[in-house]
Amino acid sequence: MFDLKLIRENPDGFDAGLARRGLGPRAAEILAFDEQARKFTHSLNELQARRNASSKEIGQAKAKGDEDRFNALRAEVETIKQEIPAEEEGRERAMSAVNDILSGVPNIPDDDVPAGEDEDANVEIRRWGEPAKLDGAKEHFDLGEALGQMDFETAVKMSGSRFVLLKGQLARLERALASFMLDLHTNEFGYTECQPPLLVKDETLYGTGQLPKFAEDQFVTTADLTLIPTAEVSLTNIVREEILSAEALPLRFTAWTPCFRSEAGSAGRDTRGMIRLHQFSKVELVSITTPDQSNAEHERMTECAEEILKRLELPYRTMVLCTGDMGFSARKTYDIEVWLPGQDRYREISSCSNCGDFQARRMNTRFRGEGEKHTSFVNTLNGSGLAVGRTLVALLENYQQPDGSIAVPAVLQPYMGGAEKIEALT
RNA sequence: GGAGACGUGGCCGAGUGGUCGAAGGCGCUCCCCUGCUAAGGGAGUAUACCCCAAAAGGGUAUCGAGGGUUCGAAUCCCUUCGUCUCCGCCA
Repeated sequence: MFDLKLIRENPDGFDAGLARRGLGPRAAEILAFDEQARKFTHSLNELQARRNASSKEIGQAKAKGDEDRFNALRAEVETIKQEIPAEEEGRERAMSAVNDILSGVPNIPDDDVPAGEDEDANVEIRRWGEPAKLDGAKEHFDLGEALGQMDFETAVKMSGSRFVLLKGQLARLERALASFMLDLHTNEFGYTECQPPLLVKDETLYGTGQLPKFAEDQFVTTADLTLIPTAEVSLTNIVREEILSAEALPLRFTAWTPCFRSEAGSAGRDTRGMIRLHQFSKVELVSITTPDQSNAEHERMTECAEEILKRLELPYRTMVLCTGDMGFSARKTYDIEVWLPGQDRYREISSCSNCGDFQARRMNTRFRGEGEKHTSFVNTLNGSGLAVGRTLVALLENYQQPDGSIAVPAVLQPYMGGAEKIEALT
C-alpha cells in the first residue's frame, strides 16, 4: 500500500517504480479518483458542518420555546440531509476505486535492487562452503525412501499428492532441526519465540499482502478462516493496528509452524520429493523496526538465517532478487540457496525481505518517537530461518554416506538423542 | 452449545437523546512553589482526514465494528465481533 501524498507529489516517481516491476503507469488513474474522493469529502464535510450547526440551534430554539424558529430550522436540516447520501456514495465509490487499484499494486523495489525479468537476473552476493561433488549422489527422496522413513505413498493415500509422511529418525530430525533453529534465534539473536494461530482472518492476510491478489494460493476453511501460508502472516500481524513506542523497537519474533500452500500454478514443478509440498514446516523470523533501522535489520536477519547453515555446515550462496523475481510486498529480498548434491544445484532455502512500510500501511501499524506528536509507519521484515523441510532435504543430500545412511552434524546430535547417524529401519 | 452481563481516551471510570471528543481520578509532560524528601498550585496530554504558505485557528469523522431511528445518538433499535460469569461439553 502506498502513501497517496507521495503519489500526488511525485506521480512520475511512482510510475517509474512500477515500470521497474514491469508494470504500466497507474498514477494518473489513481490521482483522478483521489481528487474525486477529496472533492466529495470536502462538500460532505461542509454539509455535515451546516447540519450540525443547525441541529444545535434547534436545541436552543426548543429550549426557548421558539416554535417558528424550531420549525424553520427543522426544514433546513431536512433539505441538507437529502443532499448528504449522494456525496457519501460518491466519496465511497471514488475511495474504493483508489483502494482497489492500490491494494493490487506491489511494493516498489529499492534503488539498489538489480533490474531483471526473472530468477536468471538475480545476483549472487556471497557464497559460503564448498559445494560437494559426490559421485553417484542420490536425491533426498531416494535416500529417505531407502531408509524407510520418508513415505510418499501413504501420504498420497490419505491426502493426495504433495504431502509426505516422515517416520522414525527422519520425523525426529524435522523436530531436531526446528529446535536447533529456534534455540539459536532466541538464545543468540534475541528473537522472541511465539506459537501463533495457524488460521487467520482475511484482514490479517490483507495486512501482509496475500490478499486480495493471491487468494488462489491459500487454503480457506469452511469457517472463512485461512490456513497460514507462512508464519510471516501471524507474526507480522501481531502489531496490526498498534501504535508502538520507538524505544520498544525493534521487535523480533520467531515461530516454528506448519505452512499451507495450494501451489496453484506450479503443477508439474518439483513433483517428486519434499521440495514443494502443500504442507511444510518453517521457522520464521519477523522484525518490526523504525524506517532508519530496517536496512541494517535486513542484513542482520539474513545473517541470522545464514548462521544456521554455517553451523550445519551446509554450503550456500546468497542472492539479491532482481525486480522481476521479488514477492508482492517486498522492497528488497535476499534468497539463501543451499547446495543440493543430489540435484547438483543450489536451491532456495530461505527468503529474507524488507517490506519497508508497505505492510505497515495495510495493517495500520505505527510508532511514535519519544516526545514526538506525530506517528509514522513502522517497517516490517520477514525471513525464513529456515524452511525446515528443505533443510532436512539438504542434510540428507549433503551428509549421505556410501552405505545409504545419513551422518548427523555435530550441532544436531544433542537434539537427536546423541545419534551420530540415521540408518534404515530394521 | 444454553442463560446472563458488559465493551467509553495510555489506564481506571462517569455519562440513558441536545450545550459530550466526552466529568472525575490515575499516569505522563511542562511551569510555579517548597532549603533534601514528602506534599502543594497551574497548564497541557486521542487518532485520521480536510481548509490555511506556515503557525495560530477552524471543520469533519471516530465512545468495539457495521447498519437503522431522529432535526440531533456514547446514550434508543438491529446485526456482528470480542470480553466476563454460570451451566453443558471437551484436548
